[in-house]
Amino acid sequence: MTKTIKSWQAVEQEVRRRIHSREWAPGEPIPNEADLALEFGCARATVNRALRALADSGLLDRRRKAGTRVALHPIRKAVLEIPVIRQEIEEKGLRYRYELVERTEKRASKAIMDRMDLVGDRSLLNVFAIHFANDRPYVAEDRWIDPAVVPGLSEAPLDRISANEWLLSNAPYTRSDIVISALCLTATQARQLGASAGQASFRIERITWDGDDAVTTVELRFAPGYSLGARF
Amino acid sequence: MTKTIKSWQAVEQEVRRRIHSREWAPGEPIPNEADLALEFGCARATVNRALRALADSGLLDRRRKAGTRVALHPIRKAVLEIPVIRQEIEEKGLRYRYELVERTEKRASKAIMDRMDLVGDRSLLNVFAIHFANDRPYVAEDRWIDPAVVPGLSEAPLDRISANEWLLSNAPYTRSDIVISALCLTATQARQLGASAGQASFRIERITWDGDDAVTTVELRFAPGYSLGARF
DNA sequence: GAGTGGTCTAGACCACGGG
DNA sequence: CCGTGGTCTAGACCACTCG
Repeated sequence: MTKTIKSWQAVEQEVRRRIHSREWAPGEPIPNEADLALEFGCARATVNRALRALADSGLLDRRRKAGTRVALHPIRKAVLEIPVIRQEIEEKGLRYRYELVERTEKRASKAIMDRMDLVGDRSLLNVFAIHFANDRPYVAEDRWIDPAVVPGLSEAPLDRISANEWLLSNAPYTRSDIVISALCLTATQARQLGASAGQASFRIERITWDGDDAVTTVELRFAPGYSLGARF
Repeated sequence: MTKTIKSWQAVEQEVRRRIHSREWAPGEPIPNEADLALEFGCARATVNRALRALADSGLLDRRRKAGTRVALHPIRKAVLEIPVIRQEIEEKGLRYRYELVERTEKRASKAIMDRMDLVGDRSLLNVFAIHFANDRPYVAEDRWIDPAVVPGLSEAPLDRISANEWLLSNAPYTRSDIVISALCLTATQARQLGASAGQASFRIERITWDGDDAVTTVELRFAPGYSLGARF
Protein backbone atom coordinates (compact mmCIF):
# COMPACT_ATOMS: atom_id res chain seq x y z
CA MET A 1 0.00 0.00 0.00
CA THR A 2 1.43 3.31 -1.11
CA LYS A 3 -0.34 5.84 1.06
CA THR A 4 -3.80 6.77 2.05
CA ILE A 5 -5.71 8.45 -0.75
CA LYS A 6 -8.84 10.06 0.45
CA SER A 7 -10.90 11.74 -2.21
CA TRP A 8 -12.45 9.94 -5.12
CA GLN A 9 -10.83 12.43 -7.50
CA ALA A 10 -7.45 11.44 -6.12
CA VAL A 11 -8.26 7.79 -6.69
CA GLU A 12 -9.40 8.60 -10.21
CA GLN A 13 -6.19 10.44 -10.91
CA GLU A 14 -4.04 7.62 -9.54
CA VAL A 15 -5.89 5.08 -11.68
CA ARG A 16 -5.48 7.34 -14.71
CA ARG A 17 -1.79 7.52 -13.97
CA ARG A 18 -1.44 3.74 -13.81
CA ILE A 19 -3.28 3.31 -17.08
CA HIS A 20 -1.32 6.05 -18.72
CA SER A 21 2.01 4.61 -17.53
CA ARG A 22 0.98 1.20 -18.87
CA GLU A 23 1.23 -0.20 -15.36
CA TRP A 24 -2.26 -1.41 -16.17
CA ALA A 25 -2.34 -2.16 -19.87
CA PRO A 26 -5.33 -1.91 -22.23
CA GLY A 27 -7.50 -5.00 -22.11
CA GLU A 28 -6.13 -6.17 -18.81
CA PRO A 29 -8.09 -6.51 -15.60
CA ILE A 30 -7.36 -4.27 -12.66
CA PRO A 31 -7.79 -5.24 -8.99
CA ASN A 32 -11.32 -5.30 -7.68
CA GLU A 33 -12.87 -2.52 -5.66
CA ALA A 34 -12.31 -4.12 -2.29
CA ASP A 35 -8.60 -4.63 -2.90
CA LEU A 36 -8.12 -1.13 -4.21
CA ALA A 37 -9.96 0.30 -1.23
CA LEU A 38 -7.59 -1.63 0.99
CA GLU A 39 -4.56 -0.43 -0.94
CA PHE A 40 -5.65 3.18 -0.98
CA GLY A 41 -6.82 3.10 2.59
CA CYS A 42 -10.29 4.40 1.80
CA ALA A 43 -13.83 3.06 1.70
CA ARG A 44 -14.97 0.89 -1.17
CA ALA A 45 -17.64 3.45 -2.02
CA THR A 46 -14.91 5.96 -2.72
CA VAL A 47 -13.14 3.61 -5.09
CA ASN A 48 -16.48 2.84 -6.69
CA ARG A 49 -17.16 6.50 -7.31
CA ALA A 50 -13.77 6.94 -8.99
CA LEU A 51 -14.01 3.82 -11.16
CA ARG A 52 -17.55 4.66 -12.15
CA ALA A 53 -16.42 8.08 -13.32
CA LEU A 54 -13.65 6.51 -15.38
CA ALA A 55 -16.04 3.98 -16.85
CA ASP A 56 -18.44 6.79 -17.75
CA SER A 57 -15.72 8.56 -19.64
CA GLY A 58 -14.93 5.36 -21.49
CA LEU A 59 -11.52 4.57 -20.04
CA LEU A 60 -12.62 1.45 -18.18
CA ASP A 61 -14.91 -1.47 -18.92
CA ARG A 62 -16.79 -2.76 -15.93
CA ARG A 63 -18.93 -5.84 -15.67
CA ARG A 64 -20.28 -7.65 -12.66
CA LYS A 65 -18.34 -10.70 -11.82
CA ALA A 66 -16.04 -10.16 -14.83
CA GLY A 67 -14.45 -7.28 -13.00
CA THR A 68 -12.95 -4.05 -14.27
CA ARG A 69 -10.63 -3.85 -17.26
CA VAL A 70 -8.79 -1.07 -19.00
CA ALA A 71 -10.82 -0.32 -22.11
CA LEU A 72 -9.28 -1.75 -25.24
CA HIS A 73 -10.51 1.03 -27.48
CA PRO A 74 -11.19 3.96 -25.24
CA ILE A 75 -14.46 5.02 -26.78
CA ARG A 76 -13.98 8.68 -27.20
CA LYS A 77 -17.00 10.37 -25.84
CA ALA A 78 -17.18 14.05 -26.42
CA VAL A 79 -19.73 16.11 -24.62
CA LEU A 80 -21.00 18.69 -27.06
CA GLU A 81 -22.90 21.55 -25.58
CA ILE A 82 -25.55 22.35 -28.07
CA PRO A 83 -25.89 26.05 -27.64
CA VAL A 84 -28.89 28.23 -27.29
CA ILE A 85 -28.14 30.46 -30.25
CA ARG A 86 -28.62 33.77 -28.53
CA GLN A 87 -26.43 32.76 -25.63
CA GLU A 88 -23.73 31.52 -27.95
CA ILE A 89 -23.63 34.77 -29.87
CA GLU A 90 -23.75 36.98 -26.81
CA GLU A 91 -20.99 34.99 -25.12
CA LYS A 92 -18.79 35.80 -28.08
CA GLY A 93 -19.40 39.43 -27.33
CA LEU A 94 -21.46 39.98 -30.47
CA ARG A 95 -24.79 41.70 -30.82
CA TYR A 96 -27.67 39.30 -31.24
CA ARG A 97 -30.60 39.94 -33.52
CA TYR A 98 -33.42 37.66 -34.53
CA GLU A 99 -35.54 38.04 -37.60
CA LEU A 100 -38.69 36.10 -38.29
CA VAL A 101 -38.96 35.51 -42.03
CA GLU A 102 -42.04 33.41 -42.25
CA ARG A 103 -44.66 31.85 -40.07
CA THR A 104 -47.18 29.64 -41.80
CA GLU A 105 -49.48 26.85 -40.87
CA LYS A 106 -49.24 24.29 -43.62
CA ARG A 107 -48.83 20.71 -44.64
CA ALA A 108 -45.35 19.36 -44.03
CA SER A 109 -43.37 17.17 -46.39
CA LYS A 110 -43.56 13.45 -45.97
CA ALA A 111 -39.97 13.44 -44.75
CA ILE A 112 -40.84 15.81 -41.93
CA MET A 113 -44.01 13.91 -41.04
CA ASP A 114 -42.04 10.67 -40.93
CA ARG A 115 -39.35 12.14 -38.76
CA MET A 116 -41.96 13.35 -36.32
CA ASP A 117 -43.75 10.05 -36.46
CA LEU A 118 -46.96 11.73 -37.61
CA VAL A 119 -49.56 10.52 -40.08
CA GLY A 120 -52.61 11.87 -41.88
CA ASP A 121 -53.70 15.20 -43.22
CA ARG A 122 -52.38 17.51 -40.58
CA SER A 123 -51.10 21.02 -40.69
CA LEU A 124 -48.06 22.03 -38.74
CA LEU A 125 -46.68 25.42 -37.91
CA ASN A 126 -43.63 26.24 -39.97
CA VAL A 127 -41.34 28.94 -38.68
CA PHE A 128 -38.42 30.22 -40.68
CA ALA A 129 -36.05 32.67 -39.11
CA ILE A 130 -32.53 34.03 -39.28
CA HIS A 131 -30.31 34.69 -36.31
CA PHE A 132 -27.75 37.48 -36.73
CA ALA A 133 -24.48 38.20 -34.98
CA ASN A 134 -23.49 41.85 -35.39
CA ASP A 135 -26.01 42.02 -38.23
CA ARG A 136 -24.29 39.25 -40.17
CA PRO A 137 -26.39 36.13 -40.73
CA TYR A 138 -25.23 33.47 -38.29
CA VAL A 139 -27.66 30.63 -38.73
CA ALA A 140 -30.91 29.91 -40.53
CA GLU A 141 -33.59 28.12 -38.57
CA ASP A 142 -36.25 26.07 -40.29
CA ARG A 143 -38.67 24.71 -37.74
CA TRP A 144 -41.87 22.70 -37.66
CA ILE A 145 -44.06 22.63 -34.60
CA ASP A 146 -47.06 20.42 -33.92
CA PRO A 147 -49.79 22.74 -32.61
CA ALA A 148 -51.62 19.73 -31.19
CA VAL A 149 -49.01 19.18 -28.51
CA VAL A 150 -48.11 22.81 -27.85
CA PRO A 151 -50.99 24.72 -26.27
CA GLY A 152 -50.91 28.48 -26.65
CA LEU A 153 -48.76 28.26 -29.73
CA SER A 154 -50.92 30.58 -31.80
CA GLU A 155 -50.46 33.38 -29.29
CA ALA A 156 -46.69 33.01 -29.15
CA PRO A 157 -44.94 36.30 -30.09
CA LEU A 158 -42.55 34.59 -32.46
CA ASP A 159 -41.77 37.90 -34.14
CA ARG A 160 -40.04 39.06 -30.98
CA ILE A 161 -38.54 35.98 -29.40
CA SER A 162 -37.17 32.96 -31.16
CA ALA A 163 -39.27 29.83 -31.31
CA ASN A 164 -36.56 27.95 -29.49
CA GLU A 165 -36.64 30.23 -26.50
CA TRP A 166 -40.40 30.40 -26.42
CA LEU A 167 -40.67 26.64 -26.56
CA LEU A 168 -38.06 26.20 -23.86
CA SER A 169 -40.17 28.01 -21.35
CA ASN A 170 -43.60 27.04 -22.62
CA ALA A 171 -43.50 23.51 -23.93
CA PRO A 172 -42.47 20.52 -21.87
CA TYR A 173 -40.27 17.90 -23.43
CA THR A 174 -38.51 14.82 -22.31
CA ARG A 175 -35.70 14.19 -24.76
CA SER A 176 -34.12 15.14 -28.06
CA ASP A 177 -32.50 13.39 -30.94
CA ILE A 178 -29.84 15.25 -32.82
CA VAL A 179 -28.02 14.69 -36.07
CA ILE A 180 -25.15 16.77 -37.32
CA SER A 181 -23.91 16.80 -40.89
CA ALA A 182 -22.62 18.96 -43.69
CA LEU A 183 -24.45 20.22 -46.73
CA CYS A 184 -23.97 22.41 -49.77
CA LEU A 185 -26.02 25.57 -49.77
CA THR A 186 -28.48 26.07 -52.57
CA ALA A 187 -28.63 29.51 -54.13
CA THR A 188 -31.62 30.44 -51.99
CA GLN A 189 -30.12 29.14 -48.79
CA ALA A 190 -26.87 30.92 -49.52
CA ARG A 191 -28.64 34.23 -50.06
CA GLN A 192 -30.35 33.90 -46.69
CA LEU A 193 -26.99 33.45 -45.02
CA GLY A 194 -25.12 36.04 -46.98
CA ALA A 195 -22.98 33.34 -48.54
CA SER A 196 -22.36 31.99 -52.01
CA ALA A 197 -24.20 29.09 -53.54
CA GLY A 198 -22.29 25.84 -53.18
CA GLN A 199 -20.51 26.77 -50.00
CA ALA A 200 -20.47 24.18 -47.25
CA SER A 201 -22.73 24.64 -44.26
CA PHE A 202 -22.70 22.90 -40.93
CA ARG A 203 -26.12 21.49 -40.17
CA ILE A 204 -27.83 20.43 -36.98
CA GLU A 205 -31.14 18.63 -37.11
CA ARG A 206 -32.97 18.17 -33.87
CA ILE A 207 -36.23 16.54 -32.92
CA THR A 208 -37.67 17.20 -29.52
CA TRP A 209 -40.04 14.72 -27.94
CA ASP A 210 -42.52 14.90 -25.14
CA GLY A 211 -42.95 11.29 -24.26
CA ASP A 212 -43.95 9.67 -27.55
CA ASP A 213 -45.10 12.89 -29.21
CA ALA A 214 -42.82 14.96 -31.38
CA VAL A 215 -43.03 18.55 -30.22
CA THR A 216 -40.88 20.17 -32.82
CA THR A 217 -38.23 19.45 -35.39
CA VAL A 218 -35.71 22.00 -36.46
CA GLU A 219 -32.99 22.27 -39.04
CA LEU A 220 -30.23 24.76 -38.38
CA ARG A 221 -27.96 25.74 -41.24
CA PHE A 222 -24.97 27.68 -40.05
CA ALA A 223 -23.17 30.27 -42.10
CA PRO A 224 -19.98 28.89 -43.66
CA GLY A 225 -17.06 28.86 -41.25
CA TYR A 226 -19.00 27.73 -38.23
CA SER A 227 -17.45 25.05 -36.06
CA LEU A 228 -18.24 23.28 -32.85
CA GLY A 229 -15.59 22.32 -30.34
CA ALA A 230 -15.26 19.96 -27.42
CA ARG A 231 -12.64 18.54 -25.14
CA PHE A 232 -12.39 15.14 -23.62
CA MET B 1 -44.86 12.06 1.99
CA THR B 2 -46.08 10.11 -0.95
CA LYS B 3 -44.46 6.73 -0.58
CA THR B 4 -41.05 5.28 -0.09
CA ILE B 5 -38.91 5.51 -3.18
CA LYS B 6 -35.83 3.41 -2.87
CA SER B 7 -33.53 3.52 -5.88
CA TRP B 8 -31.79 6.65 -7.06
CA GLN B 9 -33.15 6.03 -10.55
CA ALA B 10 -36.65 6.14 -9.14
CA VAL B 11 -35.87 9.41 -7.43
CA GLU B 12 -34.44 10.76 -10.65
CA GLN B 13 -37.53 9.77 -12.56
CA GLU B 14 -39.84 11.33 -9.99
CA VAL B 15 -37.90 14.58 -10.09
CA ARG B 16 -37.98 14.52 -13.88
CA ARG B 17 -41.74 14.04 -13.69
CA ARG B 18 -42.19 17.01 -11.41
CA ILE B 19 -40.10 19.22 -13.65
CA HIS B 20 -41.86 18.01 -16.73
CA SER B 21 -45.27 18.58 -15.19
CA ARG B 22 -44.23 22.11 -14.21
CA GLU B 23 -44.83 21.19 -10.57
CA TRP B 24 -41.31 22.55 -10.26
CA ALA B 25 -40.94 25.33 -12.81
CA PRO B 26 -37.77 26.40 -14.61
CA GLY B 27 -35.71 28.80 -12.54
CA GLU B 28 -37.38 27.87 -9.30
CA PRO B 29 -35.70 26.21 -6.35
CA ILE B 30 -36.61 22.70 -5.32
CA PRO B 31 -36.49 21.34 -1.78
CA ASN B 32 -33.09 20.57 -0.37
CA GLU B 33 -31.65 17.08 -0.23
CA ALA B 34 -32.52 16.43 3.37
CA ASP B 35 -36.18 17.31 2.87
CA LEU B 36 -36.44 15.22 -0.26
CA ALA B 37 -34.83 12.28 1.48
CA LEU B 38 -37.43 12.61 4.20
CA GLU B 39 -40.26 12.84 1.71
CA PHE B 40 -39.07 9.90 -0.34
CA GLY B 41 -38.17 7.86 2.69
CA CYS B 42 -34.64 7.18 1.59
CA ALA B 43 -31.14 8.24 2.59
CA ARG B 44 -29.83 11.64 1.61
CA ALA B 45 -27.03 9.99 -0.35
CA THR B 46 -29.64 8.42 -2.60
CA VAL B 47 -31.26 11.75 -3.31
CA ASN B 48 -27.82 13.24 -3.88
CA ARG B 49 -27.01 10.58 -6.46
CA ALA B 50 -30.23 11.30 -8.35
CA LEU B 51 -29.90 15.07 -8.27
CA ARG B 52 -26.26 14.89 -9.28
CA ALA B 53 -27.20 12.81 -12.30
CA LEU B 54 -29.83 15.36 -13.27
CA ALA B 55 -27.38 18.21 -12.81
CA ASP B 56 -24.84 16.39 -14.97
CA SER B 57 -27.37 16.13 -17.75
CA GLY B 58 -28.06 19.85 -17.44
CA LEU B 59 -31.60 19.71 -16.09
CA LEU B 60 -30.75 21.13 -12.68
CA ASP B 61 -28.49 23.87 -11.41
CA ARG B 62 -26.90 23.12 -8.08
CA ARG B 63 -24.88 25.41 -5.88
CA ARG B 64 -23.81 25.10 -2.31
CA LYS B 65 -25.86 27.22 -0.02
CA ALA B 66 -27.91 28.55 -2.93
CA GLY B 67 -29.59 25.19 -3.28
CA THR B 68 -30.90 23.33 -6.29
CA ARG B 69 -32.95 24.96 -9.03
CA VAL B 70 -34.57 23.77 -12.20
CA ALA B 71 -32.28 24.91 -14.97
CA LEU B 72 -33.59 27.97 -16.78
CA HIS B 73 -32.05 27.05 -20.09
CA PRO B 74 -31.45 23.35 -19.94
CA ILE B 75 -28.07 23.34 -21.60
CA ARG B 76 -28.41 20.60 -24.09
CA LYS B 77 -25.41 18.42 -23.72
CA ALA B 78 -25.05 15.78 -26.33
CA VAL B 79 -22.62 13.00 -25.76
CA LEU B 80 -21.08 12.26 -29.10
CA GLU B 81 -19.26 9.00 -29.39
CA ILE B 82 -16.39 9.70 -31.68
CA PRO B 83 -15.99 6.39 -33.41
CA VAL B 84 -12.94 4.35 -34.12
CA ILE B 85 -13.39 4.24 -37.88
CA ARG B 86 -12.93 0.52 -38.33
CA GLN B 87 -15.39 -0.27 -35.58
CA GLU B 88 -17.93 2.14 -36.96
CA ILE B 89 -17.77 0.58 -40.40
CA GLU B 90 -17.82 -2.98 -39.18
CA GLU B 91 -20.75 -2.26 -36.88
CA LYS B 92 -22.70 -1.19 -39.92
CA GLY B 93 -22.05 -4.62 -41.37
CA LEU B 94 -19.73 -3.29 -44.05
CA ARG B 95 -16.34 -4.58 -45.05
CA TYR B 96 -13.51 -2.44 -43.79
CA ARG B 97 -10.40 -1.71 -45.79
CA TYR B 98 -7.56 0.66 -45.08
CA GLU B 99 -5.21 2.07 -47.64
CA LEU B 100 -2.07 3.99 -46.84
CA VAL B 101 -1.53 6.60 -49.52
CA GLU B 102 1.50 8.39 -48.26
CA ARG B 103 3.91 8.37 -45.37
CA THR B 104 6.48 11.11 -45.29
CA GLU B 105 8.62 12.80 -42.76
CA LYS B 106 8.54 16.49 -43.56
CA ARG B 107 8.11 20.00 -42.37
CA ALA B 108 4.53 20.84 -41.39
CA SER B 109 2.68 24.02 -42.22
CA LYS B 110 2.72 26.83 -39.72
CA ALA B 111 -0.95 26.21 -39.00
CA ILE B 112 -0.22 22.63 -37.99
CA MET B 113 2.80 23.61 -35.92
CA ASP B 114 0.74 26.23 -34.13
CA ARG B 115 -2.06 23.84 -33.42
CA MET B 116 0.38 21.39 -31.91
CA ASP B 117 2.09 24.15 -30.00
CA LEU B 118 5.43 23.37 -31.65
CA VAL B 119 8.16 25.73 -32.77
CA GLY B 120 11.37 25.58 -34.75
CA ASP B 121 12.68 23.61 -37.69
CA ARG B 122 11.24 20.22 -36.95
CA SER B 123 10.07 17.43 -39.16
CA LEU B 124 6.90 15.56 -38.37
CA LEU B 125 5.57 12.34 -39.77
CA ASN B 126 2.71 12.92 -42.15
CA VAL B 127 0.40 10.02 -42.84
CA PHE B 128 -2.32 10.18 -45.43
CA ALA B 129 -4.73 7.30 -45.75
CA ILE B 130 -8.18 6.40 -46.95
CA HIS B 131 -10.63 4.19 -45.07
CA PHE B 132 -13.05 2.21 -47.23
CA ALA B 133 -16.42 0.68 -46.47
CA ASN B 134 -17.29 -2.04 -48.97
CA ASP B 135 -14.55 -0.62 -51.18
CA ARG B 136 -16.16 2.79 -51.31
CA PRO B 137 -14.15 5.63 -49.81
CA TYR B 138 -15.56 6.43 -46.40
CA VAL B 139 -13.18 8.95 -44.94
CA ALA B 140 -9.83 10.50 -45.73
CA GLU B 141 -7.35 10.79 -42.89
CA ASP B 142 -4.61 13.41 -42.90
CA ARG B 143 -2.45 12.99 -39.85
CA TRP B 144 0.67 14.54 -38.38
CA ILE B 145 2.61 12.78 -35.66
CA ASP B 146 5.47 14.13 -33.60
CA PRO B 147 8.19 11.42 -33.64
CA ALA B 148 9.80 13.03 -30.62
CA VAL B 149 6.99 12.00 -28.33
CA VAL B 150 6.12 8.67 -29.93
CA PRO B 151 8.92 6.14 -29.52
CA GLY B 152 9.00 3.29 -32.00
CA LEU B 153 7.08 5.28 -34.57
CA SER B 154 9.46 4.53 -37.41
CA GLU B 155 8.88 0.81 -37.01
CA ALA B 156 5.09 1.10 -36.97
CA PRO B 157 3.52 -1.00 -39.75
CA LEU B 158 1.27 1.81 -40.91
CA ASP B 159 0.72 0.08 -44.23
CA ARG B 160 -1.21 -2.65 -42.47
CA ILE B 161 -2.91 -1.00 -39.54
CA SER B 162 -4.23 2.52 -39.35
CA ALA B 163 -2.21 5.10 -37.50
CA ASN B 164 -5.10 5.65 -35.15
CA GLU B 165 -5.19 2.06 -34.03
CA TRP B 166 -1.44 1.79 -33.77
CA LEU B 167 -1.27 4.94 -31.69
CA LEU B 168 -4.10 3.80 -29.45
CA SER B 169 -2.14 0.81 -28.28
CA ASN B 170 1.34 2.30 -28.48
CA ALA B 171 1.24 5.94 -27.53
CA PRO B 172 -0.05 7.20 -24.21
CA TYR B 173 -2.19 10.28 -24.16
CA THR B 174 -4.12 12.22 -21.62
CA ARG B 175 -6.72 14.21 -23.48
CA SER B 176 -8.02 15.38 -26.83
CA ASP B 177 -9.47 18.50 -28.31
CA ILE B 178 -11.91 18.13 -31.11
CA VAL B 179 -13.48 20.49 -33.58
CA ILE B 180 -16.19 19.58 -36.04
CA SER B 181 -17.13 21.62 -39.06
CA ALA B 182 -18.13 21.48 -42.69
CA LEU B 183 -16.05 22.15 -45.77
CA CYS B 184 -16.25 22.12 -49.52
CA LEU B 185 -14.12 19.48 -51.18
CA THR B 186 -11.44 20.61 -53.57
CA ALA B 187 -11.06 18.67 -56.78
CA THR B 188 -8.22 16.63 -55.35
CA GLN B 189 -9.99 15.90 -52.10
CA ALA B 190 -13.13 14.92 -53.97
CA ARG B 191 -11.24 12.48 -56.16
CA GLN B 192 -9.81 10.79 -53.09
CA LEU B 193 -13.30 10.28 -51.71
CA GLY B 194 -14.95 9.31 -54.97
CA ALA B 195 -17.03 12.45 -54.85
CA SER B 196 -17.41 15.56 -56.97
CA ALA B 197 -15.56 18.79 -56.42
CA GLY B 198 -17.56 21.29 -54.41
CA GLN B 199 -19.56 18.74 -52.47
CA ALA B 200 -19.87 19.30 -48.75
CA SER B 201 -17.85 17.16 -46.41
CA PHE B 202 -18.17 16.67 -42.70
CA ARG B 203 -14.86 17.30 -41.01
CA ILE B 204 -13.43 16.31 -37.65
CA GLU B 205 -10.16 17.79 -36.46
CA ARG B 206 -8.64 16.25 -33.41
CA ILE B 207 -5.50 16.98 -31.43
CA THR B 208 -4.32 14.44 -28.91
CA TRP B 209 -2.15 15.51 -26.01
CA ASP B 210 0.08 13.68 -23.63
CA GLY B 211 0.39 16.13 -20.82
CA ASP B 212 1.56 19.31 -22.49
CA ASP B 213 2.96 17.61 -25.59
CA ALA B 214 0.90 17.23 -28.73
CA VAL B 215 1.12 13.62 -29.83
CA THR B 216 -0.79 13.84 -33.05
CA THR B 217 -3.24 15.95 -34.94
CA VAL B 218 -5.60 14.54 -37.48
CA GLU B 219 -8.09 15.87 -39.98
CA LEU B 220 -10.83 13.51 -41.08
CA ARG B 221 -12.81 14.41 -44.18
CA PHE B 222 -15.85 12.19 -44.53
CA ALA B 223 -17.41 11.29 -47.84
CA PRO B 224 -20.51 13.39 -48.56
CA GLY B 225 -23.61 12.11 -46.82
CA TYR B 226 -21.95 11.26 -43.54
CA SER B 227 -23.72 12.26 -40.35
CA LEU B 228 -23.26 11.84 -36.66
CA GLY B 229 -26.15 11.28 -34.29
CA ALA B 230 -26.77 11.49 -30.60
CA ARG B 231 -29.62 11.40 -28.14
CA PHE B 232 -30.06 13.31 -24.96
C1' DG C 1 -22.37 32.94 10.13
C1' DA C 2 -25.04 29.38 8.72
C1' DG C 3 -27.32 26.57 5.27
C1' DT C 4 -26.55 23.71 1.39
C1' DG C 5 -24.46 20.48 -1.44
C1' DG C 6 -20.10 17.43 -1.62
C1' DT C 7 -17.99 13.77 0.15
C1' DC C 8 -16.34 9.89 3.18
C1' DT C 9 -17.19 5.82 6.04
C1' DA C 10 -18.34 1.13 7.52
C1' DG C 11 -21.39 -2.05 6.85
C1' DA C 12 -24.95 -4.44 4.48
C1' DC C 13 -27.75 -6.64 0.87
C1' DC C 14 -28.68 -7.41 -3.91
C1' DA C 15 -28.42 -8.57 -9.04
C1' DC C 16 -25.99 -9.95 -12.62
C1' DG C 17 -23.52 -13.15 -15.12
C1' DG C 18 -19.02 -15.91 -15.79
C1' DG C 19 -17.21 -20.40 -14.94
C1' DC D 1 -22.57 -21.21 -7.47
C1' DC D 2 -20.47 -17.28 -5.91
C1' DG D 3 -17.38 -13.24 -6.96
C1' DT D 4 -17.97 -8.70 -8.59
C1' DG D 5 -19.88 -4.40 -9.16
C1' DG D 6 -24.29 -1.70 -7.93
C1' DT D 7 -26.62 0.33 -4.51
C1' DC D 8 -28.59 1.81 0.04
C1' DT D 9 -28.06 3.45 4.82
C1' DA D 10 -27.13 6.39 8.82
C1' DG D 11 -24.16 9.33 10.38
C1' DA D 12 -20.49 12.54 10.07
C1' DC D 13 -17.48 16.31 8.62
C1' DC D 14 -16.16 19.58 5.20
C1' DA D 15 -16.20 23.48 1.70
C1' DC D 16 -18.28 26.72 -0.55
C1' DT D 17 -20.98 30.75 -0.84
C1' DC D 18 -24.99 33.53 -0.04
C1' DG D 19 -26.97 36.86 2.77
